[in-house]
Amino acid sequence: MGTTQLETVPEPKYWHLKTVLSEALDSEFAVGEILPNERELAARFGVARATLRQALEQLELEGRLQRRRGVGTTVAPPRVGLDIVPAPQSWPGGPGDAWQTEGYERLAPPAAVAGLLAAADGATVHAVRRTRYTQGQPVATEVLYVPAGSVPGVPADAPQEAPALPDGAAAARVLRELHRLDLEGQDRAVELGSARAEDARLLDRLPGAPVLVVTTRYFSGGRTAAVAVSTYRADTCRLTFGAHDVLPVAG
Amino acid sequence: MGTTQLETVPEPKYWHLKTVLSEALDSEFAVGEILPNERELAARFGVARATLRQALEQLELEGRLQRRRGVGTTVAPPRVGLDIVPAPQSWPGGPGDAWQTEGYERLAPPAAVAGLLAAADGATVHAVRRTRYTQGQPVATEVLYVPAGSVPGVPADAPQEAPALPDGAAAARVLRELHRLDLEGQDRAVELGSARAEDARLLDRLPGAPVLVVTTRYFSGGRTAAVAVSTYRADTCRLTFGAHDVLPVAG
DNA sequence: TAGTGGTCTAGACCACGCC
DNA sequence: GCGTGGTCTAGACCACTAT
Repeated sequence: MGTTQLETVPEPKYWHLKTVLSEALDSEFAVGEILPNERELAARFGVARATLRQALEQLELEGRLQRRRGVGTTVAPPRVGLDIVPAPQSWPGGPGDAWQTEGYERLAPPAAVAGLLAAADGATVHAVRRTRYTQGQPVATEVLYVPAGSVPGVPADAPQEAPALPDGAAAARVLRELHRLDLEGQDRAVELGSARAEDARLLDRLPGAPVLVVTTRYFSGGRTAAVAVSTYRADTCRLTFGAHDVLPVAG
Repeated sequence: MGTTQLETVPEPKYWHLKTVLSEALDSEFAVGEILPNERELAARFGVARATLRQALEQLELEGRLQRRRGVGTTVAPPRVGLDIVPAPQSWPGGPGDAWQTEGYERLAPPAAVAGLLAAADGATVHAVRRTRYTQGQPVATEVLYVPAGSVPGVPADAPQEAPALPDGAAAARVLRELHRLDLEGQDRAVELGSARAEDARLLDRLPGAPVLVVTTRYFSGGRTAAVAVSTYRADTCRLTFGAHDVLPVAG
């Protein structure tokens, strides 16, 4: 029963370090506090800096630490819970939507999205870029892909001489036209990804930072009328589905 | 407009490597194929092994590669989509449930779970361990925490002399008693974590491997009647919510 | 300019799976 | 035993932030 046996298989140093640091964070540090720098910590624990960094990386992945180049390593606040389902069935940009429109483009969607939209190769779609903020900090970016066929009311690829609409207006128009459609259902998938350069910049992270990618399909008229790909910071966010809000998250 | 400018800021080598490898995976390798070993690849690209490994780590995180000590690095199949919501509202172990019961224990829940259950410090709960398999492979492990008060029909902490039920029977009994309760609602949260030693072993991964942690709260009688903490392999899994199954995932 | 975390190197040895 | 990926070291230099 008692698991107090001696280590039969020695655990890696970085794993042990992580445990020790984790306990220290619980007992000796306050949220926002700056830890000693990496060289100092490595020396204090008698390990190489690379080994220490392996432990810090894990803790950052778990949302316990935040590291910023040129500044230092700080103790992270608990992850924020972000509701992914504002209303049972609703188009993006509807009531209760936490997103802010930030850009518009017309482009050929990435292959994975093209597959979901059953779009022809090379066909372009409306792409609305949005960002989600919490407490003034950007926590997620999103690209909403809408095939031209879903929103015939929006000027399509105008012949080059007619520059259609300014971007802000085009984005608003796409969302407005979407809301006219009958939303028959939607679909979500969550997976782990790493931030592409642009997303990383918007989220104030380095490229490759771990992110939770939420792919939402919106169905209307028997087809996929739109696809949203949302990229959440994995270190600081907890995604909630149908939060019931009975109890505060303690412990 | 055109973003074809020269690199003003050179990207890190490992980032570039990752891109190159990613493209090679798309075009030159089949799923399951074994890549050249790390020393060979590092030499081929003219970088240190550690740098190459940084690139491989990213690709593994994204589910593109699978690395196994003593074996090699293989090209991973696309992630499997696992439905998290078998039925709109249902207790664990109900119809359509993909989990297999594997163990039972009576224990004091971890602090975070105790908070969700509003359990007194030191109070023990029923803990049912379950595993989810797909194509014969374990993809997730779960611990279902049920306070004794939620299932009065299950023998509680018997005085030491009466060893209550064998584990398998106890687990089944907990689930059966749960199903008698009126399920008033449920709640889910998804976040990134790293596999604890035991979960890692069950999932055939190394400790610290990235996992998606799904926390489900089950409400009954105005309180949280049970909490399930499910740990999915982040490298191989895509979690789906209310899959609509209109289109195959192409591209 | 000083100090931080981020990248990179060239080694070494270890734990594991397979033959 | 041999080859694989996993861990670890002791350095170096770079990019960024704050002062």
